[in-house]
Amino acid sequence: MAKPTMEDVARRAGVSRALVSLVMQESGKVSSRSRDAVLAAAQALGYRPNLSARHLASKNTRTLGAVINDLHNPFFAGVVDGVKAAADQFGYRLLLNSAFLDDGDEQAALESFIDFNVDGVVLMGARVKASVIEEIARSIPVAVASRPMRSSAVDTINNDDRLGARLVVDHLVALGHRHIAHIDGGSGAGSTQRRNGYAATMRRHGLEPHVASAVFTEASGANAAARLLAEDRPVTAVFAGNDMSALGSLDTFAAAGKRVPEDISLVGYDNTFVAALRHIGLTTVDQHRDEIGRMAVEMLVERVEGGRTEARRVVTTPSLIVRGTTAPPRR
Amino acid sequence: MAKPTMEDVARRAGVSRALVSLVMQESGKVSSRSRDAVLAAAQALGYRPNLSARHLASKNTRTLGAVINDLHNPFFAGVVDGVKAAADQFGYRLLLNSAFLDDGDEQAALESFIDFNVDGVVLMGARVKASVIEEIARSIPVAVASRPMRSSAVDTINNDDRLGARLVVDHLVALGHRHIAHIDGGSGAGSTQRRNGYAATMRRHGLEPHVASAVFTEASGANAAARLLAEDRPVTAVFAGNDMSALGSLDTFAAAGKRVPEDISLVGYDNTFVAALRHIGLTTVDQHRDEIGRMAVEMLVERVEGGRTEARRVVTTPSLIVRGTTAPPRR
DNA sequence: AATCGGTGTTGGAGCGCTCCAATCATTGGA
DNA sequence: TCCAATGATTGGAGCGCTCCAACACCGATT
Repeated sequence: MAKPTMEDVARRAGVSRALVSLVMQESGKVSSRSRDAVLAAAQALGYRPNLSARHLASKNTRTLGAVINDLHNPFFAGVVDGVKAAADQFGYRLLLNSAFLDDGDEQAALESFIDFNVDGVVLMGARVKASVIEEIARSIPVAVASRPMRSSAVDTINNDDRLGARLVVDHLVALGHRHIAHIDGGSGAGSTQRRNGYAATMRRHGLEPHVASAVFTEASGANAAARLLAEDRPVTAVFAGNDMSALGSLDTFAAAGKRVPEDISLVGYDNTFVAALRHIGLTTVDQHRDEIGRMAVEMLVERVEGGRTEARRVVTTPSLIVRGTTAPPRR
Repeated sequence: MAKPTMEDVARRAGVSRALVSLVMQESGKVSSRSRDAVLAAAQALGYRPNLSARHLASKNTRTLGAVINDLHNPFFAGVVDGVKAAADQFGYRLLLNSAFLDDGDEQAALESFIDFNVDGVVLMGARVKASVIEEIARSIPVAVASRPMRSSAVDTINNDDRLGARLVVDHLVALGHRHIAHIDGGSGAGSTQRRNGYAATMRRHGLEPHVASAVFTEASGANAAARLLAEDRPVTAVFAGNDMSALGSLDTFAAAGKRVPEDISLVGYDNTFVAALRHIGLTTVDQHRDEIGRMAVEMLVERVEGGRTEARRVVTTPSLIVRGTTAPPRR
């Protein structure tokens, strides 16, 4: 039994194919008599419109693509929740994809969405080069979440990462720390802003920045923490660029016999569910992930339906969540 | 600047549209001269084939859909890694989707994939009703991972959850526990098997099963643990149906002043990265998530390309990972 | 009775591609 | 030298849908 087409439905309902099309689009200008007949026929045949055909024939697809930078980072799941909710609300279908091993995946995912003719894409924490994103944005609306960009072609929605970093450093300094190291996120989303915010605030306090590089994963965080411990330079507190690398650091410290926060204070970023676990109790920075996802979609819809063309740049305010991994340094 | 079509490329390269099509499909029967000309023209115009058109015209799409049951559960990220790797290897494009608030989302995601004409879908930990899956399987190959099914129309790849549960109970009994409660996963994937395996093993040891229900999330696990504590019935060990609910329980126990494992032992299931954190050190059951994802895709490809029609049922063997949350009961 | 707007409905063109049968070009063997 | 065989290329039909201009029908208006 081959899949029924619109033609089959039309024949069974005794109407034209064009009418069936109107019914499927929920057009108002169809008599309720024929609409019922069409729906009954469709139901009886198990008819479902073929999206490829629909997308080919019409200009827009009412579909949005979303690219997740790292499926393993629980932070993004929260952003996706917001994206999904907003997409539902505006009546858009949602397609997801993720970057996996390398950055090429991210670009491939992006291009794949274009080839599918989606109406817009939201990028979450993209690592891919800005030029690639701008190129894509030339042919389709793009909203970039959690990755600051200075492009006039792309909408962005970001947490104020500089401020977040400042809150962290101020908190640690207030506790009495002077030897505060930072584990950054390499080319990861927001990494630069957090690192800059960290460095600027350190200098404002008359302290020397001390950075170990990583890539926002647990493993790289563990690694960077080990390097910090191996150095001569004293460290009484570590500000990890995100929760995942903070968790990696936590493991390294424990393995090295360093107690947190007695021997060393630790702060993360993102306030993922793991940070909130009582056994972890990680001091961290909260961003409104749900809100970020939601706004990204709103901006896309503004472009698609409202025809906006100038870029919007939204910044949300982070807040410090103090838990048990920070304390005054031992004297 | 409208998007260039195949026609445009053909004209510029001085060949027919059909030839361009052949080049795009990487057909062998094209002279290298014309292939170069076509590729150069495509490059110059920035041509990208329109997938909607391609999918409409051809029978298969070389695209697989994957539905993730819970984006917040890190277990699935691991399964997706395997799915992605296998899809790449076999030359299939991958589209993701997730269930969000309710089960309706899951079904919607599934139907959406069908409407996109994907060649097959893999379901990861689906909660949706079996009848829905079977209905879908009538029109398209479906592989169900981490959710046992007795259907002859669907391929399944599962961890032996009964065995996993047995390993857990045997371990706890060997430690000396007799009051072992189970927090189940409701209608979640594998929940029934784990619960049954738990109950059967308990009885084999002459012990009475003791089940509190939850739904495989942190919050519901916390809740179930609280109910267990509130009951009169003694509990010296808890086997949570997955790591997420184990983490929730861990929090509840800590909040109630119960030390783990001194006052109460705790075991999870899935061996997510959180369980492995030194500060958590959760005893849990490992499944080969990567392998599960990979096999699911392999089974799909067997159907799509090999024309297999009878169902395959693969079972992987779980192993117990003993960490710090289990110890002999206090006497 | 003739005309006018609606409202519903319809055929047909066309979206960008694939696939098939037919055609053209080239080569090797008798 | 001619013919068959092989290889490269092409036009055309058609995938299932949307969208538009045209049309049929009806009660309301003059």
